[in-house]
Amino acid sequence: MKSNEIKEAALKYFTIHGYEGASLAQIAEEVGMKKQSIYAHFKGKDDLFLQVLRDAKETELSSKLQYFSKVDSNNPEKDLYGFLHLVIDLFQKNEQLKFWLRMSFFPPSHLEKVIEQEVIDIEEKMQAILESKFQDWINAKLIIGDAAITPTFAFLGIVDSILLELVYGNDEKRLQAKLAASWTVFWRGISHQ
Amino acid sequence: MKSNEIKEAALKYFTIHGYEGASLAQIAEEVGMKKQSIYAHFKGKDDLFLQVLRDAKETELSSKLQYFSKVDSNNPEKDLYGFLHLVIDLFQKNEQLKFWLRMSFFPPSHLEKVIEQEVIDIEEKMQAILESKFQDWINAKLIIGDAAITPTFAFLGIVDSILLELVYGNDEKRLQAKLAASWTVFWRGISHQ
DNA sequence: TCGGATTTTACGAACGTTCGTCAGTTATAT
DNA sequence: ATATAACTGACGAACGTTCGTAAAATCCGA
Repeated sequence: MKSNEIKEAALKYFTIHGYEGASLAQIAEEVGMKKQSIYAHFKGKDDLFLQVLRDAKETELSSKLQYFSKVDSNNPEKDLYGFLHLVIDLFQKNEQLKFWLRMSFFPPSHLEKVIEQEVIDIEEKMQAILESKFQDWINAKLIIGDAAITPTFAFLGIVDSILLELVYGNDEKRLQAKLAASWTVFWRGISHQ
Repeated sequence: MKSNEIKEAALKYFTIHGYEGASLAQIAEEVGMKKQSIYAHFKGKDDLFLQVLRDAKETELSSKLQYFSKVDSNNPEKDLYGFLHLVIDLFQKNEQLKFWLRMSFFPPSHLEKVIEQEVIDIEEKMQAILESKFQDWINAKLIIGDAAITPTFAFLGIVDSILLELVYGNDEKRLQAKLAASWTVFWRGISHQ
């Protein structure tokens, strides 16, 4: 399907150059066609962009949800640390998460509202599932008896910081070091000693 | 000075729309002039951008260095938590940090190398000063006896996650909650209990 | 299975606009 | 009078988009 090739190329250039910096001519050339031909598959630049955005959102959301659904979870240390590695894997093996990250934080301003809605949607779902997991672990006395929201937010913060390191992404050593450090301190901060 | 007005407007639009999305016409209009007049003050778009970038870098670096220089530091809890608030203040009361953040992570690609150099410069300086502070606190047994790099990276991670929350920035309540949560867990993770 | 009709895809040409930039000229201020 | 600053005008290039058209693929009744 040619539409998918176009979306792949679009994903690549939107990620590298942002919405305004990516041109349809560039995207079309990557697929081996002229920019006018894109209009046989998409209504315009916005339409192409939003389709790429929704694909990326779905990939991210389903990957994360799937991880937590197949984890049977009497081992928070393994589950949480594994999740961090999942995020790193997702980021490194497919462009979509990087694209998603860039657009969540610096959306093209004329699409700000639409994008914000999608971002909030993912965010709430992830927060809800994490909070419920933490509540279970707290009840089982596997971690410290905070309000569940505390480890949830702290953990989401670590995910964010890892993502930023990935975006910045020139130094695998540094990434591993930051991950190890954040995890060490975090785990010590929520577990019984 | 008109140059400064131009830089202020440029900062604003570069921050909102990115390098490619911000136009000289827009910037000039904000100052009440025609875009050609900008060339009486700057060599071109790149020159304007780089001057704004270096101003932003200097503001950020000097603010942070100044904070740690005037802290006499036998109270890591106060110093570190205060630093997080400094970052939040800096971010909220002046555009430069938001601009800096956007450009560190998603630079215009033809200026990627130049910008990366500036980013690394700041990063190394902050890491060095933090690491030395943490070493002092470890030696004074005010915090756990990790390798100093561990709390350093963990703390830098918290700074990053707070910055992301600020960029996303629609919800002051949520920001405060994330800050409180990250701080609680972090402090418990590096202090003796 | 065939052949004509219909839809899908790609293209050249061109549209109007905006982009950053440069040259030459006028106004302002020292 | 000299220098600085802002202007008008124009440049080539790129932008997203539209149109008409030609090829390619798909469909469908005979």
